[in-house]
Amino acid sequence: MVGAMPAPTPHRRGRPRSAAADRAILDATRAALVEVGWSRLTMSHVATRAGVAKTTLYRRWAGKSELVVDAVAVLFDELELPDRGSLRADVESVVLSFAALLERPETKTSLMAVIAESTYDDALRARVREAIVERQKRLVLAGRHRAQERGELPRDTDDPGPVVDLIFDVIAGAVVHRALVSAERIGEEWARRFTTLILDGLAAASRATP
Amino acid sequence: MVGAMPAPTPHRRGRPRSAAADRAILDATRAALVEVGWSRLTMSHVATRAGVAKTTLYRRWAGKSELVVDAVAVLFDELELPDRGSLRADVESVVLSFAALLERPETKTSLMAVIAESTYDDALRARVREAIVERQKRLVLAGRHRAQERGELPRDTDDPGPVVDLIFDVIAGAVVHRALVSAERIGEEWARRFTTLILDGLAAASRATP
Amino acid sequence: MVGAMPAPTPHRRGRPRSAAADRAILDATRAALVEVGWSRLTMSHVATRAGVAKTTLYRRWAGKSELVVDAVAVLFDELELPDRGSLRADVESVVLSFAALLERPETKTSLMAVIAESTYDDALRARVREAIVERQKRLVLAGRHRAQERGELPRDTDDPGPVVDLIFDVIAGAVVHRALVSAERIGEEWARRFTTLILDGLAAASRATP
Amino acid sequence: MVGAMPAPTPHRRGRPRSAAADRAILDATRAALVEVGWSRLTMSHVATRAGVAKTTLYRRWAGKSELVVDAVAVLFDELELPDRGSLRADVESVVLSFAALLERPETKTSLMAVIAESTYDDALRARVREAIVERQKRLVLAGRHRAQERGELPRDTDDPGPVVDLIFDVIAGAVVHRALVSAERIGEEWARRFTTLILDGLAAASRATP
DNA sequence: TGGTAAACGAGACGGTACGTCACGTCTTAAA
DNA sequence: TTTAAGACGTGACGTACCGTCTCGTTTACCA
Repeated sequence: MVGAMPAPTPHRRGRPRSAAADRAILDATRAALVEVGWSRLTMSHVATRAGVAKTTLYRRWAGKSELVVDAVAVLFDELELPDRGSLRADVESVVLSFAALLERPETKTSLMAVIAESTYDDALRARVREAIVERQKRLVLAGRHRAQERGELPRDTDDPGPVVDLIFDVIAGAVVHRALVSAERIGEEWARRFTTLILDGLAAASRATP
Repeated sequence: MVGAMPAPTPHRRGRPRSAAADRAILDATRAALVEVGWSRLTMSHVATRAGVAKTTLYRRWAGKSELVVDAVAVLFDELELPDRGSLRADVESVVLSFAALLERPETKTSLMAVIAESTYDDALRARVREAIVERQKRLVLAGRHRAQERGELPRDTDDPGPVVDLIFDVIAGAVVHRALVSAERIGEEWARRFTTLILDGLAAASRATP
Repeated sequence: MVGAMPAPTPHRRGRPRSAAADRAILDATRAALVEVGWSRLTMSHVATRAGVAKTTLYRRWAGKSELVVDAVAVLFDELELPDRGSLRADVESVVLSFAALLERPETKTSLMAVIAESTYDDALRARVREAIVERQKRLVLAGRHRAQERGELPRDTDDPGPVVDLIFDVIAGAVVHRALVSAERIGEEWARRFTTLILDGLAAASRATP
Repeated sequence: MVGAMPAPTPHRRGRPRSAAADRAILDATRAALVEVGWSRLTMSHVATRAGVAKTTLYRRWAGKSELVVDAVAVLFDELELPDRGSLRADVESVVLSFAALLERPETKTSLMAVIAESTYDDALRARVREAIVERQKRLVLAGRHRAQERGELPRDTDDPGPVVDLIFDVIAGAVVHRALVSAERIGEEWARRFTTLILDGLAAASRATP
């Protein structure tokens, strides 16, 4: 962290950009998502609500998708993996907190939307991956590392990348699908049964390659 | 059973709706999705391409989302579960054909979009569930039944509903997430490792509750 | 008049046109003009109100303008010139009854409209002249003839056509302009002053060319 | 009287409206009226022709009627009453120039149309009166004043308002009726006979009330 | 008296224009 | 140079009528 100042204020001349405006805009974006949802959200709406001119929005973000990605990314960063004492408890915990996040109106309405947009927009896909998707793999990595410390999982013998990616897609995919596609509540019962399924699968894999 | 004809041409008065128009519209919708993607797709565009008036579209569908749901639903109905001889082979097969479907431009660009819309539109959500989501559970049911016939899975002792739902969310979720969110190819290698994971999980569950 | 039967039922074969439908359509047109005015009047509206299909309208009239001309023409035919005993009284009477006709909502809203349409549509102009304008000259002719009988006006020495046309344009024009352009009520006071003006003008002309 | 400046650039904030756009729109409206007439004139057509967006039209005018009123009003303002030396010559002159105006395609096709619309639209009626009708009374007033200066007419003894209104309706009405309803040319012969009629009528009135 | 031909109601059809909305850019004056 | 304000060109929206067409049905006449 030493000396890692991200941008030493390049600021050449003229009036500097308002940091307060940035905050107001992102707050307004989340509030508007809650109220009207993704498809009825407009840039003008956000600007008015933030007390800011449309020009100010477009000076910072290329469009609605980019703005919303940034606005909801911070919510995903709030996900944590407190130590519950066992791998099973850790997984159940992260499943439930991820589900809770997806049930918030801001994320429910916008996550699928920006992913949909990103299928035809490479720059946006990169932004979504960097700001939202890729960062959540840290949770899988942390859980795995903690389980290895406890002896619940064997140490890595070869590259853990593929396994981490697989587990990530399975957990995130199942939770997203249940919450947004099947549109059913994710309760403790479901989390327990889901966790059992994948931990049993992982355990079998460990035995198979001792 | 006489007289149980499903729809004995209710057609009472006036000029009947053109079935050719229906077909032309759905074809044009899929073609337009391939060419311009969901977000640049417009009703006018579809109407022109189908050689049909805009009013004819709106007489049949309430909007772009509803139209696209119907247009892509038939693609999902083409998914099948041919008997590959074992549960493992059946699962790998359905994973790969589902992945292939999601990589088609028509579906890639629109599936997430209509699901996103459906989070704020109850009627649309119902339509998506009925036309797309719920119908694919038949694949899970068929695979399960066939495996039970082969003796690979125990006969149901209690209500199989929750298990089927879980397996469905896990398989569909993982494939969708890998294909559309992580945006990585789903090859035979991934399908094999994924299948191993969940079959091992299921096997362990079977042993636990004999 | 002998043998001048206009159309001895040409009717070759098939179902004859319904005379009741004609009446219902014209009644519905006038009623709709009263309620919604010319510009909001639609053919569908008239058809529905008359309990008739749109095809039945278009089989008889080419469009809204033609229909409305026929619908209001009969109102103009109701104008009469009862003998009030003097030319002055006759003129005042016709001015007031013409004004009353123009203040009815059916005519107020549609007369100017069909005339406006007719400026770019020769067939319509001919129809308007035949069905509405030209027929009202009979009032001028009748008043003039009666005044000559009474000795209030000299007998014609040369072609009365130009004078009749002039008087017709002056009377009809002034009343229409006051009623529809200036949009002011035409009361007895105005009728008296207007009548004085043109009768004095006519009287002077008579003296000048004895 | 200080500070009574009529409009001290109220312009407070934001980009000001383009005066060039206003001019282009009104010019395009008149040109389109000449080419396609009132009923085929569309807002899109005008916008395209003026090189302007439809929204820009609607930001300034509520609809086609309002736009056309403003577009043709300036043509009426071009009417003048040059001093021809006598009341008779002045009246003949204004009759002929008014007739010439009504024979221009822009006015012929649209004047009746906007008056027709105005019979069911109070705001439009007010606009027509203010922008077109009422302003032309200045011609009657000017002619009357000039005739009084010459001694051709007696000075006003009582309120001239009713007389001016009457003369205005008679002159404007007769010319409009001849030009647009009877649809006949207004030549010098007609103008002379018409002028004789009303001047004789006025002269008789003057003698009657010395 | 049974055929047949036109008129009928209903309503879907291909069009055209509507008036609105949101986009992303631009032009102002003020900070 | 950034800001708030708001006008601008663009283009899609969903609606309303237009006038035509295709149905199945009704009503007269004529053979």
